[in-house]
Amino acid sequence: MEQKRRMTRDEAKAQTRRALLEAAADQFARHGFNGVSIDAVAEAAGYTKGAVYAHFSNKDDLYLALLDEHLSDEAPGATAQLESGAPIASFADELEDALPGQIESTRDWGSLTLEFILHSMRDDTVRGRLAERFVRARDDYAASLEKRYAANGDAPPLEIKKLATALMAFENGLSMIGFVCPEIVTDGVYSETIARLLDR
Amino acid sequence: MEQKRRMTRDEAKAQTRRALLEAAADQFARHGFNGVSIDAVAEAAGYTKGAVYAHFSNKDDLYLALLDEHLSDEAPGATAQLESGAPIASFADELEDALPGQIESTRDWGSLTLEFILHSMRDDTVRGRLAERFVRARDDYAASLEKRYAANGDAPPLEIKKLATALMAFENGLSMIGFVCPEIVTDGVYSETIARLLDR
DNA sequence: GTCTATAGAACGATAGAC
DNA sequence: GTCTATCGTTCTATAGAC
Repeated sequence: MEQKRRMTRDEAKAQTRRALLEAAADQFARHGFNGVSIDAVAEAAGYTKGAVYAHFSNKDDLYLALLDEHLSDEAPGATAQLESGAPIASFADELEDALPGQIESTRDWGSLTLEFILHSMRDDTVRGRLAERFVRARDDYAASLEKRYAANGDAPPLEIKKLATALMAFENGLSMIGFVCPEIVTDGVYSETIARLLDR
Repeated sequence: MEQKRRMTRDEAKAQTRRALLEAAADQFARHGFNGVSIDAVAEAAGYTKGAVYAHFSNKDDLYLALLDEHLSDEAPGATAQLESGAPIASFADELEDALPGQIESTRDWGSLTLEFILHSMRDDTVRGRLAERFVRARDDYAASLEKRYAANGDAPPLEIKKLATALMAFENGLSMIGFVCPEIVTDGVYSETIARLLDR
């Protein structure tokens, strides 16, 4: 039988990073950004504070790493939908059609997002780093939209980056409203608005 | 000279309430909802806790009273704009054209709003009370829109309440994005999107 | 004299320091 | 793990309007 090889340093490092990210995702979802200490994340992952600070420069950095993963996990899905010609979802994924379980998970992520936005508004350094992600998300979104319009052979109704910004605003705003007051987010608000914004 | 008359009970009561609300608005804007104690509000108004609890049943109630004022101060403006046929603004007032000072004040209100939404998500009683305000704001918005379409003699492109919800979502989402990342909220995003949503 | 707005003490919960 | 500080809320006493 193949000898169980020791992990290389890089493998071990990557595995630790992964464990820390997963623990952080879980802890943040459970208790929010402010409700979690670095110690709690480290302990949940089976490490200590030292491990966290070896991989991330601070708590903000840890959250931003999660956001980066979230954005890149999600972009392919949105792009696929776009290329199929269906309405797009972004970080407020499929509000309408989501199953309760999915709603709960986007709810956790959504409230974490809100909390971090609030946090960023009180610290310019963090706000700048978050703003970079917003710009990138907007540009990715715009690129996907552009592909779709090109494929369909028609022109976007607004300048493509404005359209992407508007969609992000609407989606985020609608999910925020939905958290507080689901009863006004009735069937079709999402899809009909998106359709109206996107279709020629 | 007219003898300085003692205030009647009702006058004094109304004045106290007003002073408390103004102090609360100021303190909340400065330090956020969680950053302010009832004592601090009372002291800033020149009273003590007892006065606060004589007028408001608790801290949430104090914030909700401010929100109610904010919503009713703003509704007439939005309605007037609607009736003039111009694009509408709501609590994300005139993102495009606002002077820096105005931006700063909506920024304070925006972060307070975000904080209270987050707060409400952890307490169903509060969330319900906030949800009532959302429904009322949506309904007021819908009524204004309906008036405008009736006056112009044309039909809304979506069911009127869906349209109102979509506009609220977009406006709030855009102001949120603008707080973090003003550079992607370029000139015209607001007005062109609103126009596209509203116009036949 | 009665009623009530307000002051201020008291209480229970929670978070942070050490 | 204990101690302390702080905060939201409740309770009671009182001064002044009616």
